[in-house]
Amino acid sequence: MNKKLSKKEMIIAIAGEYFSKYGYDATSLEAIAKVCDISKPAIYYHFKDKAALYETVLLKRFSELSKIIEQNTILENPKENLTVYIQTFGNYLIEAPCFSAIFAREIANDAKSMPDSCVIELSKTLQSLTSILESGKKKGIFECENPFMIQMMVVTTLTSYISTKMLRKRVFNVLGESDKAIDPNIEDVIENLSKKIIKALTC
Amino acid sequence: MNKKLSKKEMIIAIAGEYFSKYGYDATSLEAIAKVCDISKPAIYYHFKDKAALYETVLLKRFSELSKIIEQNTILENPKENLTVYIQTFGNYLIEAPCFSAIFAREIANDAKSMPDSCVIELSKTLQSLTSILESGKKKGIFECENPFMIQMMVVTTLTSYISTKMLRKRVFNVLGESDKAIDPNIEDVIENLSKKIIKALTC
DNA sequence: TCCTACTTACTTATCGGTAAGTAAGTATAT
DNA sequence: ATATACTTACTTACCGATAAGTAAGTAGGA
Repeated sequence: MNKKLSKKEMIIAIAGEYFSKYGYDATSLEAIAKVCDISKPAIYYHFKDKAALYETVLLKRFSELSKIIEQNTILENPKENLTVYIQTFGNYLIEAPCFSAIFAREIANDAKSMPDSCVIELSKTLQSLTSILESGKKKGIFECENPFMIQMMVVTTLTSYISTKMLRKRVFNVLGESDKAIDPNIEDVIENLSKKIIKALTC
Repeated sequence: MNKKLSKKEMIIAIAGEYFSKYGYDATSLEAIAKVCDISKPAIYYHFKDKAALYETVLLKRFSELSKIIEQNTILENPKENLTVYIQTFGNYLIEAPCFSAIFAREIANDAKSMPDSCVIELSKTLQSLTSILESGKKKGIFECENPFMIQMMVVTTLTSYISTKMLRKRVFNVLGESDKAIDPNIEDVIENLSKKIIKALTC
């Protein structure tokens, strides 16, 4: 682990946290600068504008994600491959919870702030999923499907679950249930989800 | 259909469109006022502040939703009842697309802008779902489940699908596919989703 | 006349972004 | 070895725009 990030790397890291916590609009560059212990215009030295900083933060994650998904979904067995797809996606979201929240926001916002570069990377992951589903269909294992919908089921279920810790607490409070007893950790949710998706898709 | 809404009702309707399109932060009361052909302070005559307007918009929908779900999920057969739950939820989101987008944003935002009154109504819908699942479990039809996760699967898949028309277009563009051919309408997505959920949950 | 439903004109606060300047380091010519 | 020219990585001070919200005044109906 690097004990010393460059200022630029630090801006990217802190910006990720802010965009994740508050969303694009409600994130103030002044606030990011303050945490980085620099002035706001110093951000403009490294990045053209707010949108460019956002793109840098986001593209880094989307590129990593599409790359590891492509590298991992290489199994012959479609069911196993689909499990790997969901697990890989899920584990990446756990490792990068900031990304998960930003991703969830972007989907809710019809990706209006998402630059084309990121849409291209996202499309690659959908392409990987589509290949898996088609391979399974050819082998008579999976039913004919709309890959985008399956992608949505996987991605939004996971990002939402990761992002809604407080909401779950509030809901369980209203229902008078102990949240500890009923609230599983996210690793379990991923495993549960992948089993359900496989079951739902199998002929 | 009422051909004449009161000014207050008109503010609520237009505010719903703006909150849905731009989110809470990026919605300007000035813009809402302009469309309603009144001045901005006229909004303050009817509502304490922006948050109160938002709560009014949101609570109206959440109350309606929890009410019709409670009214409709009264079947004996757990499978049929779960289908009704998903269909009712989905149809309401179709009828109120503004609400769907706001809902999606709130989930992505961990419901940080959602007032307690709305969380209570949301909890009622979760309670309905929990009853259905438990009834199915007792009858040996459904497997043991985490209702919140199932709720998330249903709600986020639908709200996201409804909200991401442009994103789908961009993704299909990147992949070089004709979006018309592959993009089903939302009614079909609801039916498809409910079948899949049933299949995934059945023992 | 007085309440309802506003309008006009304003304040305060915050944002993204820019202009201009500067300390510290580096490459190069002499 | 050192003076010169230049770059890197910032800072201070500020601008224009826009937002939420408010104080005070007013038209019109009961």
